[in-house]
Amino acid sequence: MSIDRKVKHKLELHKALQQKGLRSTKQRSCVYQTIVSKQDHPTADDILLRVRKKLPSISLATIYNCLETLVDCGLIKQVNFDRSPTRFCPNLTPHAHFKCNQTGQIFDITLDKDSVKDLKSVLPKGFKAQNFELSFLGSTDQSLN
Amino acid sequence: MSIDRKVKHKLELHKALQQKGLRSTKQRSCVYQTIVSKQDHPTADDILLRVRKKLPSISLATIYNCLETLVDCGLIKQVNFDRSPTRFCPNLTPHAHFKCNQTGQIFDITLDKDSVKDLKSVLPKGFKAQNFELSFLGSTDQSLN
DNA sequence: TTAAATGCAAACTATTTGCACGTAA
DNA sequence: TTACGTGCAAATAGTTTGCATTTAA
Repeated sequence: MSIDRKVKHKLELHKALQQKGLRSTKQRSCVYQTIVSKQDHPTADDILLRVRKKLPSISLATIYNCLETLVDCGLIKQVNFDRSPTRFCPNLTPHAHFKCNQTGQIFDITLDKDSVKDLKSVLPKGFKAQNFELSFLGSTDQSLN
Repeated sequence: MSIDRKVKHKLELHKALQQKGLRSTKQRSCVYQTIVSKQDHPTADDILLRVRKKLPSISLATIYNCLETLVDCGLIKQVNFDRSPTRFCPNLTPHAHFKCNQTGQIFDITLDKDSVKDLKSVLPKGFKAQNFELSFLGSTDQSLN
């Protein structure tokens, strides 16, 4: 990732934390950088391994704390497939997820405004959705992997 | 529930088990009856409590075993919201779920064929979905509760 | 300076597993 | 009769919590 994207993320994080009255720590910063720098969908354990390359003594509890903070700040989102470990996602635009049952890989599926409207239109009168999650399980062409 | 619906479910279960070479047991039967007789979305613990009224000595492990069997037989489905306890659902038609963040209640949202087609149409070329899950979190009108 | 964050270990929750006993076929 | 299913207890996986220590502001 380019230096200026890194700086941009650092500023974004700092601003978001400040707005909530929370402190900037190297742990929070590193966890956030780790997630935005690779647009896959790592678990807490994945993130622990990656962050330890820079901060060897960070603990799993801190990873969980940082992740919770980042979610609360609206900087990342959680993704769940059944009860498998929670995954984390820096993509804040409306999107669905597709899990390939051959490789386990998770893909973001971009949703345009019309698709989102279509989705919400399945709700009968009386239901007001604040949030939705759409996920697919299936197989993908070789070329995508 | 009417007697003949009960008998119908009993036969359905027996047939499904037989097709897989599995045995009919009172535990499996009671777990299945419990789920189909009340169209809410109970957790394994909920089911344990309900089933124990008829079979006081059934164990939680057996509840889990029975549930797994019923899912494998395609008689019920699992529903997950984030990492909260898995819920079980006898509705086999294509539908979405809506969780009310005030009451915790879960509603089935029926999907017609066009909606399902719309849903799958968000997938780019190269993705073949075998399964999808659509869930909403939000609030509902008083009248629905 | 001091309240908030970290790191460690222990606790917790949902679920799974191993094994002796019971039971459907 | 016998392989499959059950019930119990112990194990496991992911996550959370309590608390002494460290650190950002």
